[in-house]
Amino acid sequence: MATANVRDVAALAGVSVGTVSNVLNQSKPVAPETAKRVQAAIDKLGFVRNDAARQLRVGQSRTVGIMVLDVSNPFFTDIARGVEDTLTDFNRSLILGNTGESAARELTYLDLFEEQRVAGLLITPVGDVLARLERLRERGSPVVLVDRHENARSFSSVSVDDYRGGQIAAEHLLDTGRTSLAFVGGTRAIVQVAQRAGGAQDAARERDARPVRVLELDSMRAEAGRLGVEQLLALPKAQRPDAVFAANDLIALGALQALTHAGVRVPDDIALIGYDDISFAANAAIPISSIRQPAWEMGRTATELLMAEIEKPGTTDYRHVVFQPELIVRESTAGP
Amino acid sequence: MATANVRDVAALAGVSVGTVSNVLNQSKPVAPETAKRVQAAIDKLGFVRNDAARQLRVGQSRTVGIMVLDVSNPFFTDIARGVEDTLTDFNRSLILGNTGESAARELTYLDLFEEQRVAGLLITPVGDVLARLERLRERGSPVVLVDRHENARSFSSVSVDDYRGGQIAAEHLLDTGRTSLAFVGGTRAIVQVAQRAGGAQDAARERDARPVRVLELDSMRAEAGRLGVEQLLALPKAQRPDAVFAANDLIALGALQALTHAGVRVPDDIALIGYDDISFAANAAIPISSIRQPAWEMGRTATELLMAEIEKPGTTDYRHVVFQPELIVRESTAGP
DNA sequence: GTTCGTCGTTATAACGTTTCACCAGCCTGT
DNA sequence: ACAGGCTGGTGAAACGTTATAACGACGAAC
Repeated sequence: MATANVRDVAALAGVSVGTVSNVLNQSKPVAPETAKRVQAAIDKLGFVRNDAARQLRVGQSRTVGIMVLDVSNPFFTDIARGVEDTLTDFNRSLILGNTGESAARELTYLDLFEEQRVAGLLITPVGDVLARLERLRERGSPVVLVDRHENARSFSSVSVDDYRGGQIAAEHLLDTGRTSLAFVGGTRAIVQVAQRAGGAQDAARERDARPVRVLELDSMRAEAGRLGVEQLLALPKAQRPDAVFAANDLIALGALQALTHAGVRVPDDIALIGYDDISFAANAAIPISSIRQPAWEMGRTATELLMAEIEKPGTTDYRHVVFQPELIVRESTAGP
Repeated sequence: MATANVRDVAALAGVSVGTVSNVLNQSKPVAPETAKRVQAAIDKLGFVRNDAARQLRVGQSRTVGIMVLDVSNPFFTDIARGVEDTLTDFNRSLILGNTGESAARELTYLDLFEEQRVAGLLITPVGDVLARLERLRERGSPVVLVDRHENARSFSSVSVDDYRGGQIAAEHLLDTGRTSLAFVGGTRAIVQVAQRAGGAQDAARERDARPVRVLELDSMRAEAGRLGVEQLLALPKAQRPDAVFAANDLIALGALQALTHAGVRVPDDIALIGYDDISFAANAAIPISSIRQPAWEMGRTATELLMAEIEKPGTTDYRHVVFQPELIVRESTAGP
């Protein structure tokens, strides 16, 4: 049973295909009486528009692509949810690609998105793909960068002030009476990590506190937190910090585990703060303080920037929205 | 700058469009010499196939749809990763929809997928959509059910033996010396929950242990765990259980938090076991024992079943793969 | 020396929409 | 009465691909 097409609908309703299309897209006014007839025919035949044909004609898809670094990190899925929610407001849909931090996968997805002529693309680039993104834009798919703005003034972007986030975290720890801070995070090669660490270090310096000890690890996942804490606990007592600032919440969770395992009390012996404010931080055995990044709102704003470019192509007025991080205080940083 | 199409490529390479298509799809042999010329033209023009046109002609898309219940639950994203990984082996791509347990969203996505003529669909249905799925299949998009097999013998499916999972959990708790079990979970209306609870109850009965106290809550998230534990701790001491079996790991995490907050030691005073074995269970302050569901493998198998139907349409030989759950022992259920 | 196959290639017909230029009425104001 | 403007509708062209029937050239087989 070949599925019904507009022609069948038109025939049954006794109108032309053009009219059916007008009913479908409300592109031109159509008499309520005929509209009703057409609708009846559609229902009767179970007609469903063939999107490929539509797309071919129109030259562009109604779906937007998003490429995230790691779907198993709730921070990114929260962003994606913001995007998805916003997109449904615009009556468009989302196709999600997970790069898993792999430049190869990223290229594969770019190929796919280009073949699909996606209406637009949201991306946190991992490889060196700026040229590729320019091409995509030239061909009618605008691009907005998420959480990466360095050297990319030629694209709109949303990001968070990571330096400020680092400051806030360190200030909070110092405010609550801690004196010796450690930063546990992934490699400084990641801009975000470097910024957060830098903010914390400067804050400590400004308060004439002891310098922040920075532990660089090569992962942004829980094991990094475990490893980091083990290193800290191996230090001579005098050098042991009384507060740990984790580069993200996954690391903080790992840190909490290692501390608990070692019998170190949180927050009594050591305070702990994370970054991102994922739900698992709030739901940890000891609720973990965190620097909240407005993930959902970032997704929404990125989508709005993108839609603006989609609906008014050719603009070169690229906007860069920088969100401010927010301190969320929980039990893990209660005063000593 | 209109993007190049096959005609442009053909012109530049001095061949016909048919030949270009053959080069693109290797559908017919083409002389290596000409193939090289065509490839050169493609590269020079930066030609990228328009997938909409291809799809229109061929009648079917190269992408597969998946609808998951809750992207913020790692169990489902793990399944999705299994699907994605497998699909790239088949050189196809994935479009992911998040229903968030909402029947309305589910319908929206079904419309979308139908318009897109997706090659196939993986779904954990939330609403009553079996008829809709039949129609999708009739129109050329096979459907495989994930983690839902009840009353749906007319679709292939993958699922896990939840009853057995419940048994295993309860037996493990009893084996390690616990005598009074409580089950904390979402509503029994969810088949999985009812099965897991049933398995646990039967296991206790078989061992002549005290009957399992079942706490039904209306959520499958962390707050349910907190609430459940609060209810348990409010009981007179004699009735207080010495082991908690949570319907999933999110609930277990909430439970661990409530227990910690109340100063109840895990596992010394109360043992705790979850379900799904998400990474956050392993990374909790007290590593939480869990019943592992092979999420990635489920995704892979579901995809393979789907691909089989896609590549050989018209078969009515529906298969039902049932995975066995596996006990993962961690600190939270060490003997008292 | 004709016939038959095979290989590589070509031209052309779909696929199902949307858009666009046109048209038939019909009302309205002068 | 007639130009002009709405309103609701028509029909055909175009979007870029793949599939298919047909074809020329060249050997092999008889």
